[in-house]
Amino acid sequence: MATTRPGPNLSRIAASLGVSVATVSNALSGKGRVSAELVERIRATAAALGYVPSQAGRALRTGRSGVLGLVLPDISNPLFPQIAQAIEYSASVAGYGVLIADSRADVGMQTEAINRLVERGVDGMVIVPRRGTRISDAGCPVAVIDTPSTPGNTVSADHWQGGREIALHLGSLGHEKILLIGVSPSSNVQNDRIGGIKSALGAKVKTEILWIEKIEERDGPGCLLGLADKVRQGFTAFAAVSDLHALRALTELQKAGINVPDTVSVTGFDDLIWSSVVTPALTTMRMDMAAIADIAITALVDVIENGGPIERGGPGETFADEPPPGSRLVTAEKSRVPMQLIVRQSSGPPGPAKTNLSDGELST
Amino acid sequence: MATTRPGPNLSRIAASLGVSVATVSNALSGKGRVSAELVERIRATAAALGYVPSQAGRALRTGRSGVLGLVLPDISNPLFPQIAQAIEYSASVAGYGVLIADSRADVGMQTEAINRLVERGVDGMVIVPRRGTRISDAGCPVAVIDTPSTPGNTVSADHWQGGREIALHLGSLGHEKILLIGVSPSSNVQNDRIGGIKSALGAKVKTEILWIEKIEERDGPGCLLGLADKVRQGFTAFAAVSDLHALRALTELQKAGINVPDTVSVTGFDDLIWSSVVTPALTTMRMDMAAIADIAITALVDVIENGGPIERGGPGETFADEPPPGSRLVTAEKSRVPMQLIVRQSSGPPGPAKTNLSDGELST
DNA sequence: AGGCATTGATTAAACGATTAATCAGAACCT
DNA sequence: AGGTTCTGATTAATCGTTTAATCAATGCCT
Repeated sequence: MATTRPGPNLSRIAASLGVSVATVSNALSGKGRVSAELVERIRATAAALGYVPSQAGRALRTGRSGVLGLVLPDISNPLFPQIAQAIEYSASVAGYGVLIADSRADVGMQTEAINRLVERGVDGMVIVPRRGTRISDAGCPVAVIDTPSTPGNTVSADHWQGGREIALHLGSLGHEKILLIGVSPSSNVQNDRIGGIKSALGAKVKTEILWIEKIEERDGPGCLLGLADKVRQGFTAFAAVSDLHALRALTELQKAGINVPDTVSVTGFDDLIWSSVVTPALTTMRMDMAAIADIAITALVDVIENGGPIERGGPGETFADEPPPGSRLVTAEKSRVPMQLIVRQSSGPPGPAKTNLSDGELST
Repeated sequence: MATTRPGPNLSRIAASLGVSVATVSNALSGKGRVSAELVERIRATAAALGYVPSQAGRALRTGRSGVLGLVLPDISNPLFPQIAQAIEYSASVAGYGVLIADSRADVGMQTEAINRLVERGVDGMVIVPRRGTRISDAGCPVAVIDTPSTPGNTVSADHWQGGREIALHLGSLGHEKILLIGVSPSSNVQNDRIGGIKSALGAKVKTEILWIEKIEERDGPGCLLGLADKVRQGFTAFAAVSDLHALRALTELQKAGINVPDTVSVTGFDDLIWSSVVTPALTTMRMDMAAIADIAITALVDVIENGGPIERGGPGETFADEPPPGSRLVTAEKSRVPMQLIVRQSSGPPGPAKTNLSDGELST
């Protein structure tokens, strides 16, 4: 049973060159004092032997694993691919790996998932909290991606501003009765988006909020939202807080024979995968996940490697009880990243017919 | 600079009880010979001190990191949440963590992503290959989730059977002219699904394949697929190889004023997140990702921990050059997992009107 | 009673990398 | 020439865990 890794280690390189392990280590890390010529020879043989440093050995000695955790309590969230991709990329640029943890939308398992990560020795973690939950002590530095209005948030998209932009867009098109579609008022993200929308609409614009959660409680999951009725009531625009619900609205309206965007407009949020391929393509707000991930990872890594932006007093400062990097909520300078309006085909000026949509509604 | 982890280690427990580290290790792992009473005391103090074993120390000694890699070359794939969730769950049940790697749909970066995982010391990896790529030597045990018809596949959904079931469903509804919608013939998964569909249709049923890739080459990404024309040509059903394309077809048809399912039917694959909430809800084939993940992880872990199902000769067998666990393509006993038909509202008997769909097409 | 197996613990050696401390030799200065 | 500094390398300790080898003590058998 050969449990040892096959690859060569530092001592093999050292032996093959007749030098000490320490010298090899220094040469490869560029830290100690090694002659340029020897560095070159060591580099060469390391490459020739196919040397891969053992993370285990390094981690044991340095106390750092080089791995970050990514906690997504609601992994079925269709945003996940975007988030995971961006976080993984930023982390790998910073030299870190990403361990995923899922709590299957169960609030109780969130703590368990976090513990699993801690037991695996992550140096820090990025948490996208399930709506309404607060992050308890994790035992390592933590970056939170939620909303700017949530206390403890590290960085996130500026959902409020995103809401404003959508509202401005719909307002400028001339909509005066807009239905806002959300799932649950317990979500900070949704509240911010809706708040932003409301704040940017002129006084004469009427809005109403439809909470999907409430309707599904009555009619079951996947039920109709009764949007045709809303059209009869004079609503000309449907602004959903996510492309998933925008899609739901779009198809429900289409099925009812209501033309989008000729008669009513539909907008979403997040520019999810399908938004650009449905007909009509969805007008939506896109988050700059790459920037968000970059800020989160940078701040997190800074805390891990430098202790973070703690009060840097003048020289002579006492480091008496500098808190160990256990459980610090990381903060970033720039905590809100603007969202970008993507105008596609699902939004346009309000249609003429507001009542009687029985026939001739379609324009091909 | 306190680089040491804060938590207590084995020696702290040992010291606090006046026993040796080895005894503590044995007690906690249940391997050596320790009296039941002492085991209990050690367990208790370990818990009291909040002991968390150091993965680094363990990994260094045992040569195993307890971490698996998950490579998804096309991370933007909307299936990702399902896959990641299932793999993470099975892995964590088996006592492993999951490190993600993304190659951003770039074929060249697939190797790089794999290397990153190997450098991080994963014990094995699960790869969902980008369509058409073969997995080169990875330097550790590898489980591949692709299609049963791909050489080297470890386990996957039975896409062919899935195709057959969809075909049987549409056939039994009475459809006789079906348009098959795929992206690219270079995908094994898509080919299997389409092959399955064709194989189960009666001789009198006509089919035609529409490759989205080809159309988009001409008209640009997100363009219309010209499905209204197809309806005029007499097609009454549209079977897409993924819910993403089914959705694209559905909305395009609806926008054109064609009623689904009254006039034509639309079916998809994979039961993606939106399938149950659009109107009409999509009829689709669901993969049993939990079972697939479980089989893949079980096989992978078996190879890692036991050397896998290699030829177990009688006793006296020489283990002269037993191959180290470097780069073994894992195989599983059960390599194809049946897909399940989910009948919703997007499929029904073919509508009466096959020509002239100018007016009165809608039935609310 | 003496020899032997069993139990319950300890000792000590790894695993692979990092790094502070040390050291030999060369160069430099007065 | 003698002392100091600098360079380029080595020595050795350390991180925390696992595990083979060892050992003392006890119980059992003939």
